[in-house]
Amino acid sequence: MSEATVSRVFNDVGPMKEQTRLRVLQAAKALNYHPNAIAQSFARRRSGNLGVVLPYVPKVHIFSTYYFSEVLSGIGEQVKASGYDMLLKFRVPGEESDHSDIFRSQKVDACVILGATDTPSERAELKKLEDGGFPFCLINQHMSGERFHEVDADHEGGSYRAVRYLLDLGYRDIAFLSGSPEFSNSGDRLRGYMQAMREAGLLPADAKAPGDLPVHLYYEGNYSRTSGMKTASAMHPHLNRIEAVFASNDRMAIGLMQGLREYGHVPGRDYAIVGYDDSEAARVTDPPLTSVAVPFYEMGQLAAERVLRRVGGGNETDGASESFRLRLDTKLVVRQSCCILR
Amino acid sequence: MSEATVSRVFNDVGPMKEQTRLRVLQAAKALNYHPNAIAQSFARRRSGNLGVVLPYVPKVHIFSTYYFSEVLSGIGEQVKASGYDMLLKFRVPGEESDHSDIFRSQKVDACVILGATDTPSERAELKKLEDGGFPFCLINQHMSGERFHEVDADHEGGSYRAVRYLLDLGYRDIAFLSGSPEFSNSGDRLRGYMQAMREAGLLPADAKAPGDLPVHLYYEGNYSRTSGMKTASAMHPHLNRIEAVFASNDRMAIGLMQGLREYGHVPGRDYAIVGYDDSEAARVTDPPLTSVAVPFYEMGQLAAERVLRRVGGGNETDGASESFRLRLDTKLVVRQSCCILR
DNA sequence: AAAAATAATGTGCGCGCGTTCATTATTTCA
DNA sequence: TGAAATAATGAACGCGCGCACATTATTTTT
Repeated sequence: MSEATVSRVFNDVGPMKEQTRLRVLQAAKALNYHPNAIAQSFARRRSGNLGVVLPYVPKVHIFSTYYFSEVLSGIGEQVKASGYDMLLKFRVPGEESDHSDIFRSQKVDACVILGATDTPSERAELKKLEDGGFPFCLINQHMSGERFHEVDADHEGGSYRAVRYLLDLGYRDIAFLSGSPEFSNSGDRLRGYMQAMREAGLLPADAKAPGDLPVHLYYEGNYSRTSGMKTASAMHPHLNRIEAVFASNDRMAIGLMQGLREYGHVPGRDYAIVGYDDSEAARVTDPPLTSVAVPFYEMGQLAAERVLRRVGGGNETDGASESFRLRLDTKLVVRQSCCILR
Repeated sequence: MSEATVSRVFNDVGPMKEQTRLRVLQAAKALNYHPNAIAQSFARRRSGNLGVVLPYVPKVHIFSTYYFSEVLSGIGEQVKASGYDMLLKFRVPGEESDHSDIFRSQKVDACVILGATDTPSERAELKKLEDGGFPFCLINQHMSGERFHEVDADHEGGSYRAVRYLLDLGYRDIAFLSGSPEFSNSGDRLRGYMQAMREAGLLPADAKAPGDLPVHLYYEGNYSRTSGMKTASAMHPHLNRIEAVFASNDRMAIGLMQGLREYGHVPGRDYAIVGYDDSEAARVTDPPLTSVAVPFYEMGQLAAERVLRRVGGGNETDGASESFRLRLDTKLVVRQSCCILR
């Protein structure tokens, strides 16, 4: 019984006498032998880990945001199914080049990048990764002009439908609360909003930048509840000219509702509001928040699946034919935050 | 320039001519050399990973629960600070013995176990881990009789104070909605509840098991919102004899409120309710939910810190003197779900 | 200036596995 | 029954690093 035989038994390769197989297994149990995963990784030159790069989010506990937690759940599910482990990499504020490291150090075979931002340095980083042939996938972020693997959702369409919904309800003065502009999907939402407003004749046909909007209709937060709450004071003086608000996520919508309530403005009575994400919180606010549902969980699954598929074969012809960008549908979930009776 | 010198430069060990150091660094850059983390792990026989064992939770996306997401955030923070990486291990329904594997396979140097349950097989597993000298720490679960490292919170005290708060408000008929009994902290909450009720003379002095409670005061869910909602129908017939409810977590409290609302019972008007966890959701319900705050984030940090400290030296005398169980304080956060005016 | 002490670098081995190739046992076919 | 084909196993090497020890440069001391 040589060590090669043992290796073959545990990896189930090559022809093998059943009797030998059993003898090895039995001896392994008797000796309490367990293959050393590190040595395996070393010999195979493959770690068996999927890396997940998490952005640095100041103040907030990152797992506690609906978006990240759902995406991670989806990734986790897929990783489990593929027999991989999931290695979390927390980005630290200063460093830029940290994702290259986890690849070069071979600690992961592939990786999913969350919360990437469209800055020149990050684009450059990602390009280096691509040139190095490292399989990675962005979630919820599009880098225009690149052919990075990306899984995102149709935020433009989702926003368009949300605003159309408000318009169809008869509202005209609809304000938009944007999130941080460094994420491509913030721009998507803005575009959806503006298209709907243009189509309704509420904006000039050539309006496309935030600057083209009347100031009382455009607000900017950073996706945190606090930023939504702060927006209340900026919005307050204009409230007589605002009938409805479309907020770029539920957290900001909730913060805004809380903030405006302090000025005596009650959502669903004094103004209509639509959120985005369809998080759990949207179900329990007062009134329950109409919101745009995004299949974050599925996005995580898909991203993990697609990126892990590229690990094994790494077949180049296959990779080239495969579409590099997936965009999932969003859906408006109507609740009671918009039903002002007039 | 031998390879040993390179190793010394990258590990910053031994005396070293500054000039050589720079030459090595420069050459490394020129050759685009990066140390291979797997080979390092292999040679050092240390992975640099902290394992986190996640329970299998059917149906629910695990990261989306406040408890897990906060604990994970805390662990993540500490792991980052210690220069470790975080390896997530999802438990699969069938297998029992999976945590031993991640240790034996050497993929992690230490590990934090979430959602452990007090079953004979799991106790046995954990004992094996301890015998093997693997550093691990349980969070929010106490195994009585063992000296496992544990970080939990004073759920008994928290529950006691919550119920006392209701009693002080004048409520007498206070129902208890328990979570899954296989977690020690479910029992903790029950004990806190019963002690408060006994002290108020509302239960016999020898009442200690759920069976000793009047049936209309005891309900059992599984910490999910759905289970809270289902409880509503069981509670409904007894509502005339229930003034207040203490629920074992916010999710169940919220589900219960939603369920009871369908019977026309409005929380904060027709009955008082206190939740547990002080999750984000408690802030946005109608009415905002009074709840018991638990420092989950800090618990995660502490567990990671304590367990990683044991990796390096592994000093046995040190380990023996060190307390094996930490219990953090909880705090009642009063909101508006209990202010029935009479 | 030689000896001793110390600093700086090089040599060689082993960590535990997968893998290739050589070797031996077993079957098939003429 | 012997040769050829095939199945089953063993022997040896290398993955890339850390580390113990040997060796060589540089100081310090006498």
